[in-house]
Amino acid sequence: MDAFDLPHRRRRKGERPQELLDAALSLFVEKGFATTRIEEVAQRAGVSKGTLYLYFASKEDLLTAVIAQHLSTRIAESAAEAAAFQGSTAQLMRDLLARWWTQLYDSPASGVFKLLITEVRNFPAIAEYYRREVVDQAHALLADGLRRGIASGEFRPVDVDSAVHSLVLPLIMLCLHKHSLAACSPDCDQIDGHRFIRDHINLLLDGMVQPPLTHAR
Amino acid sequence: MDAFDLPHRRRRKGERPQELLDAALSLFVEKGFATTRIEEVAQRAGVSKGTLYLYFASKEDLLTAVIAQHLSTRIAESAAEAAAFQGSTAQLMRDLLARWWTQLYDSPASGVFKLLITEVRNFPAIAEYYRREVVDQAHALLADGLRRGIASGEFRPVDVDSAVHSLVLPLIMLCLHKHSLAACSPDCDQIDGHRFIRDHINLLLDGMVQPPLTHAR
Amino acid sequence: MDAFDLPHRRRRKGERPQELLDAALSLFVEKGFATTRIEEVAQRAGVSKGTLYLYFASKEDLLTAVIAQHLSTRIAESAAEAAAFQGSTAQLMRDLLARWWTQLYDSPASGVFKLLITEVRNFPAIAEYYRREVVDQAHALLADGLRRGIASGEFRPVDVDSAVHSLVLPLIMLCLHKHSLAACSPDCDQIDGHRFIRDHINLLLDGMVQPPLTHAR
Amino acid sequence: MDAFDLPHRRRRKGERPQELLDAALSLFVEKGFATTRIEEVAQRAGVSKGTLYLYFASKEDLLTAVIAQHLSTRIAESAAEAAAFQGSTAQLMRDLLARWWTQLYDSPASGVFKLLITEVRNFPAIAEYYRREVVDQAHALLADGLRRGIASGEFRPVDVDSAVHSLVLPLIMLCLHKHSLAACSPDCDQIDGHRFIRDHINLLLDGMVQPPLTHAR
DNA sequence: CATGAATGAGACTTCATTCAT
DNA sequence: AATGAATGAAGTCTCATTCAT
Repeated sequence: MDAFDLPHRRRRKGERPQELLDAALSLFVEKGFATTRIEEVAQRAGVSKGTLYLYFASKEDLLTAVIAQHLSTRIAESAAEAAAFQGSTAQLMRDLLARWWTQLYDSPASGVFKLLITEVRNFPAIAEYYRREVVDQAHALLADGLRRGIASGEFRPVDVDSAVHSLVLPLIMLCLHKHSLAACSPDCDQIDGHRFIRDHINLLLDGMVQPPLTHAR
Repeated sequence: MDAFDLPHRRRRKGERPQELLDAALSLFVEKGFATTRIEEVAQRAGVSKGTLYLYFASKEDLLTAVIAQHLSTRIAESAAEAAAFQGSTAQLMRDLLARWWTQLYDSPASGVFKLLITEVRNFPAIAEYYRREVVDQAHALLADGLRRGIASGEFRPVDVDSAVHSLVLPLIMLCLHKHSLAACSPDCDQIDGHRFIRDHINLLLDGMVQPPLTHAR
Repeated sequence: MDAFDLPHRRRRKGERPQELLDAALSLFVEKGFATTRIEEVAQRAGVSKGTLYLYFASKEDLLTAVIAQHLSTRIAESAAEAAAFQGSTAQLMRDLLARWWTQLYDSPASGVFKLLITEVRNFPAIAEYYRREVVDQAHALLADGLRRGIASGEFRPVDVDSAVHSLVLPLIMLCLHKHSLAACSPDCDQIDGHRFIRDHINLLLDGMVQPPLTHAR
Repeated sequence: MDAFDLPHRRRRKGERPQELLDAALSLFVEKGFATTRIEEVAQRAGVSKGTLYLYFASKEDLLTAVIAQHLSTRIAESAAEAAAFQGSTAQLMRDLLARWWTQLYDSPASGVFKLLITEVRNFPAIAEYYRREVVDQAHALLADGLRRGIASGEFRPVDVDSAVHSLVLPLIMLCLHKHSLAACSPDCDQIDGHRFIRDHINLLLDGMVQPPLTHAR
């Protein structure tokens, strides 16, 4: 019907918000929240300035929506993974972490970390939500895994909280890197994301497994 | 020599410029570059708006100077450490890394990472300088250490580049955390910086040392 | 005949236009013309924004129609009263004025004066119509009455034009008050409209009738 | 010194606010508050848009300041008049009212009534101030005068509150007229302000003095 | 007839920068 | 050297108006 995209005035109430959120995420991550003009967001979403205000009450509201969307999504996924996590062993953690972070790293959602780091102090409401719904939950999930591994003798005894951070912070940092330094000179990016995710998880977990019994002899 | 080909960094010998740089760093880290008003910087430094322009040609120039100052400083220190690094062993790496990052974490300079992450895409000149003078040098330094450890049999063979990232990225992330989420609700900060620096370095290095001969017995 | 050469006032026969005019009058009087949004008018009339444009070509057209309607109405009534006015005496003026202004004061039409005062300079077309069709006619009507009273010796000789203003301006001002200051804190309104209308007319006319006792000797 | 007004960047912190207030009053009265652009006010005051914001925090703040200034002024004058009012008789009221309203009518301050009528519902804070500081005080002043006149037998007994309104409302209305209908077609203005002020006051007061001849007998 | 999504001109406000003092 | 009044470009948000459905 509209094989030719002649109509300037399309009606697509349903899809608009998502298009705007996507445009906003990419621009906010790219240029920063304050530096991005509302009109740029609208333009990238293929609508006019005014249309954006049909769906979001203000620029700040748009930011909040962008973050909330991805945080909620991740939370949902996290919950799903949590279920699957039940049978956990070192190998299981390896697989799940690698898969989860690889997906995240490849998706635009990876930019949310940059947004969070950058804007959290200007919008404290976001901070609390993020901490409660994401940080704490994810931390608990991983800490449980490690504790189980230690209890079963698979892992050597380490400080669980610190180990969780050692495990996760570099992966977050990888996402930040992708949208900051790596984005500046894509030709000479020094980190291969996929490889690092795998190597890092292996390095950490291998480093924690007990010197295998074979050596004990 | 001159920080990323920017003219006149520190134009005057008095203390004014340094006070302005300090004020700028803290405010830029706190509120973001775009959101910080020139007048706020001047105010926090105890001078008037006009005075700032006596020392810095523009807001962007001020940002560049702030970053350049701390990067140069760190580089200088890094070089010094490099010299001492000569006799390196796992224990030496442990000590040097812990001391270096603890100092950095405790100083306002820790905020520069946030600035870098946030602004690097808007000011590509900074990116190149940072990569060349800081990232590459530091990476080389640590990679050399690891390689030496592996060569001597002290460390098991790992992917050196990835391991360097596993070692350093969480420490950078810790600095970012200090100036973002942790700064929002200081009362309930879940990461003890000093402890994590120690634990992390130990976890990583312990995880890389060869199954010690002690077990072989 | 056509209200100040504006096209299409009341374009449809249905009740929609009247509902829109009523909504517009109350909102324009309440919030001012510029501050009232077309959508509010539509909403109060129970239709959508687009529908309003089916009946009125523009916001300005709506304003003009609102004013024209009430001016025309009043004019028609004025004409009717004029006829009845024939047998005029002081008592007749008293009765007619009191009845006429009481009715007006009680109706939403009282707000038109506020609209007129407020908007007349922005829409000069209205000014001319108002002066010609309302001000001049009403003035002539009352001036005639007074002149007749003076001629018959019932009133003492006064400046007729000024007296007409002394008679009418406070009543207009009463209407303005109702829709401005009185509308702000309804609980402590210091003017009782009905009583003032009566008192004022009596004060004025009593003050103009010849000191009867002197004649009474 | 600046016989030639060459300097574009003049420094006149002292005079700016008053120039802006004057420009604002005339424009607000002329076009209405909502319809007046901040830039127009600045322009008429001979400065740029930004300068206005050096002295007034917002457009609304400017409006409030405009009204407050004239209300305060009037209050001060009212107080002064009040003192002189002490020896009051009908003749004294005549003189004082005529002088006071003539001055007001001739000055730009006469426009404040239009502003008040128009904007009071949008800015309720103004309403209370106006009622308390102006309406009530002025009413009390005049009511006292009338009561004294009635008590001394000079005036016939009338409803004092209504009489005050009969006395004052037309004078306010005259000011409104000056800035609404009369401003539209200055060539054919049907009210001579000065004459009406005099005639009106005389008509009212003459109408209230006791039929002198009855006493004369 | 009626709707309401879409538009974009226009208004308020901020703030980096200049410059007379 | 230092100040801070002044500027005006630029950004956010509003709302009258249009038009496809």
